[in-house]
Amino acid sequence: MVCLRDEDRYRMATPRRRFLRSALTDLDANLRRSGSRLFVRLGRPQEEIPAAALAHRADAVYTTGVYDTASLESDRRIAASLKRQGSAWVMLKDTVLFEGKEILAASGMPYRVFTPYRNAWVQHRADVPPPFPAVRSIASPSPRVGDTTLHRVPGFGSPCERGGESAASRRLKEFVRSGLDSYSRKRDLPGIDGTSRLSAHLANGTISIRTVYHAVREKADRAKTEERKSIEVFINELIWREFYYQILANFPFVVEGAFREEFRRLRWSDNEEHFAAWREGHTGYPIVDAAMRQLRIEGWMHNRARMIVASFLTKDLHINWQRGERHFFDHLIDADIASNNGGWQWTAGTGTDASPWFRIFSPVLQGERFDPDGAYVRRYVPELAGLPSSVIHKPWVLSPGDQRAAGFALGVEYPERIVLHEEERNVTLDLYRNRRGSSGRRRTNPKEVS
DNA sequence: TGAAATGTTGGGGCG
DNA sequence: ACGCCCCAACATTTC
Repeated sequence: MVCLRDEDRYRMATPRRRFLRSALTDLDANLRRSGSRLFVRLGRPQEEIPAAALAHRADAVYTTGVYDTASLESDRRIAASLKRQGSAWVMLKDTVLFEGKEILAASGMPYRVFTPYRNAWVQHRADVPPPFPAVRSIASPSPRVGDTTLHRVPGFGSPCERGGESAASRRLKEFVRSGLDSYSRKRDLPGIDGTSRLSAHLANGTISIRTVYHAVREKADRAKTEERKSIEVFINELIWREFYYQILANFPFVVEGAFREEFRRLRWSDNEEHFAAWREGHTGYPIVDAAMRQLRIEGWMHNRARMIVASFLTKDLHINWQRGERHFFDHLIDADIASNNGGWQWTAGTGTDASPWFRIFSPVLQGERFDPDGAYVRRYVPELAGLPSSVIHKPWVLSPGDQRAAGFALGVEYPERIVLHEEERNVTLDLYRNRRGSSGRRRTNPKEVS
């Protein structure tokens, strides 16, 4: 049984809808192999799930943990209704390996900084719970009033082959077999397929974090030092995920705004042309445009690219990071409240780090460092494919003659830069420095005083 | 898991 | 041989 809300379904961008649909299609197929099938209900979970449980006389409803306020409230209502009806509500810990209150500082307070959290997390390594056992048998109920089937649900688009539990298992096997060893070397290069590509499966519930963790750990035990390093780096990324879930659980207000109070009143730009150029991938900065086009086309973006475009939106266009967070959430097939919010706050400098608001990525340097041969740009910005690697991240340095020779013209096939990074960088420094507004106390340089 | 500005060092060219 | 300058390379500070 799956319950779908129209508001979610229609807000999702096409790749995300298709990924979800293929996950459900695969689930239906797997159920049918066991003589059962998937039923769908359309509406609000608070009403539909108790109604379905009643109609099917369910002994219990199983779910996995949620940690944002809205979902917690929804689950609380469902659990109350089920209790009245005499059904059990069973929450399985499968969204994370450790929940918010399981790893705390010696003071009893939750961690707010990643590194101490990671150190504590590693101390708990032996207590990571094992994967859940497979379901042994499954009932084959007949439909009740309100039940429908997947193919009768409109607005889903066609399925894509990447989604689903079967694809997730294959992907994990393949990654552990051939991708994991080189993960630390390749994971930061967006032009290379060097990441696990498991995030969408984790976010859509088509693979368990427990399964991923233990598959990877198991390989570490028999790996050479070089490979073990790679596995450590991968597990570190899983711990980032755990960290942001822990932040969400303990500080649920982060979904409403900045973690740090002093950054809640920043004055952001409302330049809609800039926001549209960012969304469509027409900013004139090749690495930014490549990334935003990848998101549109695939519903996925390489993590390094996510940091670059997030820095560009907030630090070069001065647009509220929450608008970017929303855009990502609607488009990403791996949309995940905790990681998405944590990542945006990290880049915007409003999050848990000490004071990184001056962390401003240069789109040119990031491109040259992490896409040195321009493969990523060439793939998603084909109008620049003819440029030599030395200038592909800064096409504006080419003279009009050289542009013609490379088969494009700035301002015609590919846009001029919508802003100048060097200038906007200084604007951002001022914006964040004066974050308390004109009423705030100006900080004086001690050297100037003495 | 920045980047730029500023400071320091050390080697080579040269008078 | 020596000091001076230049500057690349590296380190530190600042935003």
